Amino acid sequence: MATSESESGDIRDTFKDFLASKSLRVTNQRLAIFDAAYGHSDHFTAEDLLEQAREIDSSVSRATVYRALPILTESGLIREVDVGRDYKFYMANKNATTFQAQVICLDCDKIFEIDAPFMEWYGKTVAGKLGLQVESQRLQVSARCPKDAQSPCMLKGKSA
Amino acid sequence: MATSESESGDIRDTFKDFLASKSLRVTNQRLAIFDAAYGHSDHFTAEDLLEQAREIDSSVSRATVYRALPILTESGLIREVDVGRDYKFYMANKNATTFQAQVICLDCDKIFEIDAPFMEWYGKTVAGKLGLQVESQRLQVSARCPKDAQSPCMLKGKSA
DNA sequence: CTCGATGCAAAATTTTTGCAGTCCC
DNA sequence: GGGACTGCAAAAATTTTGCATCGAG
Repeated sequence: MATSESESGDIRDTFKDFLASKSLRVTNQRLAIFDAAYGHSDHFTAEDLLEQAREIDSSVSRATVYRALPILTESGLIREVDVGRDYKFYMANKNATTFQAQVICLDCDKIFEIDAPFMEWYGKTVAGKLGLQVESQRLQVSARCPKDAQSPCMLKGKSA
Repeated sequence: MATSESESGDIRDTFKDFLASKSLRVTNQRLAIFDAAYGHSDHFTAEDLLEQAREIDSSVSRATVYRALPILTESGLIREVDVGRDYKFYMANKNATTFQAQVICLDCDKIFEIDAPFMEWYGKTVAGKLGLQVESQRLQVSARCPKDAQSPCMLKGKSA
């Protein structure tokens, strides 16, 4: 149904395989939600996802989106990004190789993902000292555009 | 009303001074909420705070707690700790000198604050590279107790 | 055919807000 | 005494859940 089947076809198969491996059923709604998630190149909310999934399959309900999100997260195909707002953000895990930190601009209200590969090392170091096993890490920097700058938030996917 | 007036009396005055400086009124409810916050040595939720504040002044309402929390946070006397659960945690800022990271144990469901002074340097460095002004930072590590350890979560206020 | 999955709507949960009365300054 | 503050309860807003029905395997 999508414009280009081949673009994300193999990743879609990965999702199907994951569902099969967990004895979960491959339904049209789950595929629509998956396609909607991978149609986004940025962060999105559960409500965003519902809206986009409904454009693919109008029968998708809010409950199904909320029930699909943990599955997609557990599969590693999407990532949960909680920056402390009322609602959570999600994003497709298209090229997730290194640890990502979030820079949240309080002026632009946007969230930028930046590579922070050193965090991997840091997490292991701290974990080793405390005798704990790291499960996950979050590094978030809230910042403001310089008021005198001509173009706010000129940062993109830069690495730190 | 408290057991030891002298223990936190001076900090209480700091709170009163802050209220005065902002042209906010010093009410019994606000003082009760403040005392309740500083009676805790650990993290607490808004609901916890309401309960404890009511033991000091039974007239304190939930709405007033929620209205006081931003004031206390802005004053720097308490700190907001959002670890991605439904509700937020807070804690009295008794000895806040360096940056604090949170280690959340997924087994014990507890939150530990550890000093992470290097983060201050890191934040400034990244901010400088991107031309942004850092407002605040969050570093959170989710971890698990080693299953074969005899006593889980033996970490305390250790420094990293 | 069987049981997991879905949609709908109501519930749950945390936080916010409108309003009339209260009390600090 | 005036206006900020408060309590109460209803409202908001996001996420969860119960139940009858639907459909994947």
